Formats: sequence, structure tokens, C-alpha cells
Amino acid sequence: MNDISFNTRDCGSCPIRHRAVCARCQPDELEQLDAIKYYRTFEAGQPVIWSGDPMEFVSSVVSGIATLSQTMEDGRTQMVGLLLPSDFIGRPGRDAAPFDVVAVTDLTLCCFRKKPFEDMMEKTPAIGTRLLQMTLDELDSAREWMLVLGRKTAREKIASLLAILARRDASLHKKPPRDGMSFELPLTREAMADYLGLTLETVSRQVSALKKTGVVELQGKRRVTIPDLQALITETGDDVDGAPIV
Amino acid sequence: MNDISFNTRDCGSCPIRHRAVCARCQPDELEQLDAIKYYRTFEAGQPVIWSGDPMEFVSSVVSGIATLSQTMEDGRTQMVGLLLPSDFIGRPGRDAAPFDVVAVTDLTLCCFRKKPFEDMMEKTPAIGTRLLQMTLDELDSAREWMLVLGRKTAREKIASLLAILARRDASLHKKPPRDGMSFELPLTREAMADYLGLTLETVSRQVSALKKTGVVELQGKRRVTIPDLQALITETGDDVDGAPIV
DNA sequence: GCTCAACTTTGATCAGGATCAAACAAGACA
DNA sequence: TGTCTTGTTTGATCCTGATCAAAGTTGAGC
Repeated sequence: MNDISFNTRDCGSCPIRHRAVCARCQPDELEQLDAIKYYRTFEAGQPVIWSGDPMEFVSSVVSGIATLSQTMEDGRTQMVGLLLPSDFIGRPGRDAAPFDVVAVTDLTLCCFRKKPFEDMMEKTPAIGTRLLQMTLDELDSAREWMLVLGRKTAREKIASLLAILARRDASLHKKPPRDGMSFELPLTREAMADYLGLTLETVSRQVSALKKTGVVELQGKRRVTIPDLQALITETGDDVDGAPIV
Repeated sequence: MNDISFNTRDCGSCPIRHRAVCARCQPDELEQLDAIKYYRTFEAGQPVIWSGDPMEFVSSVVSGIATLSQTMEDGRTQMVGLLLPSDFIGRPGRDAAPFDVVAVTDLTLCCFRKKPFEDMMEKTPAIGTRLLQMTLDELDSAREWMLVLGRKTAREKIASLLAILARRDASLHKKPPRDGMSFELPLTREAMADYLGLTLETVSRQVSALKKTGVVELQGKRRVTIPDLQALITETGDDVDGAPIV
């Protein structure tokens, strides 16, 4: 009862899902879960919710990728989060979404209506505790990203993004990252630029530059191979043993 | 019992303090509190804790100001948080501090030993709930700051910082911000630069520029008057009715 | 008062990344 | 097959903010 799992790293493809929860919950709680849980799917490019909209559910990513971003009146946009499978979306206790959420690939969310979810949180404090841990992790990641945005060069920014994507891709497949690993870039050059506070041209140039130096290899425009992880990490400018930015 | 307050906005100068808690807690909880609570003071400039250090307490700011920051090997530093009175420091459930914490003015913290605090959280779920809310707020602030770091011009960055400081100074004195308000700049130009991802020279120039345009007035180098709040907000580049960044 | 240190301002120059512009690549579809 | 669309690369030029350098300001301590 005190280690209910919220995400796929712990319990399967859907956080708080029927099976994962029922293994540890009372039958009556299980009933309630069925009543308040549902799936939603979005096509690549579709908005999930706009900043300021009332948000009647909390959810987590089952499959696909979504971004969290803000846009200024003149169109400048900054991505503030990348939501991969097992990530949580939503704010128990809040009514309005603070940022835009957009599906960048086809996306499936496992949603819980907010009010019943909050009731469940109240009855099962372990959920709140787990949510606090996840939120603290996200906060640390956000703060680490502030260093990237505020102080790193374009080249270091690209290397940092690739390092994160490599790390998360590895953890998604439950393998440690290793030399020679390769993964699909889920983001367009423009989306990468929005994440890094750059223009898409600069992203393109710096990716090419890293390729020319042999730090990364490209198969087509979207598949990346990292021949030497250490070399990539050196390019990020971080400490060798630096804290992984999720 | 379900709205225990953590900070001065709600209950006085010390979050979770004796008086604030005892008004709503059982006597036996109170006993325990006395045993696990203590104050620490730091002089301006002193470090509170370094990134990676084991952290045996959680705490919150009673008076003074501290910064949360990261430094790269070559000395580039990025401030990732500004801790004002009532802000919480620490991570229940974590052992190592993720960032450097430094007192920028004389500082008093109200500390709780971590283990007993975690026990208390377990016995009193309202504390965890409150902590989750506070952490969600911090996460939103961090993400809003990412827009500042990633997409704003130097001038907009300075305006954004001044707007935040004005807002927080007002809320500290429990007044709404108003035209003509003035407040003390708690940060050196260098610290402002570290917060904004700029150099101190650029900060100095842009502050002067805002002064020349009449957006702010300066009494000495550290006291700022905002004759027209709306004008300042316009300079930030944010929506007029934009979500306040803390 | 003077001296010293810490902080701030101002100036001159440089460079990294933005901007503007055009060509290229690859898939979707008729 | 050709056309269209979307995404990417590459080139030329510009500009914001960094860098290097020096002078100005303020307050503490004597």
C-alpha cells in the first residue's frame, strides 16, 4: 500500500493502471479506478491543452511524446518540458493549465478525472508522496535546464540535448546507455531550437558541426548514433560525473 | 488539521513554527516539534550548503535572502532560484543537496532534522499536500524563468527580474504592488547577471537604459522605484495579464 | 580627513548566434 | 512521373551581448 507505482519504470505501460494498482489496492478502490480512468489519443501535432484552459483531468503519458511550452505575444516560444512515456501531466489542486501541451508524435494518455483523483490522493497518502517525489525530480530537471539555457554555448546546448535524449531513450528500453547506441530524434530542428533557446538554423549548423567532428553520426536526418558517450558528455561542458539531467 | 501552514504568508514569521503548528496540532506532535526544530543563522556571503553535500535538515527562510545556483567547471554560474522569507529549502526523501545554497544577505533559517520531519509528514498528510503545492508552484516558476533565459532580450530580462522583485517585495509586506512603490535590490549586478544569464556589464548598461527611459528610478545603486508598473510589465515582453512569475 | 576594497559604470572592440535568403531533400499524393 | 509540402542545410550579413579595459562611486576602517 505504500509503494504504489505511477509509471512504467515501475509497473508496465500505463501509470496507475488497473493492473499495477490493483496488485496493491483494496478491491473497493479498484472499482473506483475503473470509474474515473480513461484513455485519450492525439495525433502528431495536435494540441492537448492550451495554457490557461481549465484542466479537468490529470494524466500520464502511455506512449508517444508531448511538449510543454510557452509562447510570447510576438511568437517567440520556449519549450519548458519534454514529456516522455511515464511522465505525469497535471496539477492536483489546480484548475488551469499553466503551459501549452502539444503532441509531437502520436500520443496516448492515461487520464484520471481530477476530482476523483484528488479524493483518491486523500485516501491513499502514498500517491501524494509519490507525486511529490516526481515533482521534486521535475523541479531539479527544470533547474538543471536553466543552466543550459542561461550559460551554455550553442554547441554545448545541442550536446546536452542529445545526451538527455540518449539517456532517456536508454532508460525507456531499460538498458544503460552505451557507446554505439542509437536512437530516433523525436524533435524537428525547430522544436530542438525551441527547447534550447536557439534558432533552427543554428541547431542545424551545430548538429552538422558535431557530425563533422565525429561526436555523433547521423542515419538520415533523424536517427542519431553516439559512437563515444564520453566524448558527447565532454561536449556538454558538464562535469564528467555530473548529475544526469533526467 | 488539514490546512497546516508552512509559511509566513499564512501564519507569521516562521513556517511550521511552534505557534503556527500548535494552533492546529495535537499536543504530542507539539512535543516532538520542539525536539526537532532549531534555528540557524548565516552571514551575508556565507554558503549554506554545497551541491552534493549530504543534507541532514529541511528548512525554510525566516529572514534574509539566499540563492540557489550551479557552477560549471570553468566558472560559469547560473542562479536557479532566489529564496526569500517563507521559501522552503530541502528535499524530503533525498540525501544530497542538488544545488549550491548561499546567503546573499544575513540569513535565518528555521530547520527541522530530516528524519523526524519525514516521520511527521507521514503522520500528518496535510504537510505533504502543502509541500506538493509549494513544489508545484516552484516548478511553474522555474519553467516561467526558462522563457526569460531562453528567449528574452537583455532589456526584457532586467525588466522581468525587477517585476518579480517588486511583486515579491510587495507580497512580503502584504500589500498589492502599486505605482510609485520602491524596494531594495537585494542582489549585486553580478548576482543579477548570474540569475539572468548575462554579464554584469550588460546588467549595468540595461539598468541604466531603463532608468534613462524613465521606466525605473534609482535612489543610490540599490533602491529602485517603479513609477509606472504597467510600463515595467510592458518592458518584460509578457502578456499584460500574463501569469505572475511567483 | 585618507585609504582601501568592493561594487558599479562606461567605453571600445569582438564574436556568437540571429536574421534574411535561397537551395536542397524526401515523402505524400495526384 | 511531376508537383507540392514540410523539413533541412547552407550562405551572407547584421546585431546583441560578451569581452577587455579603465575609470568612477561608495562605504568601512583608521
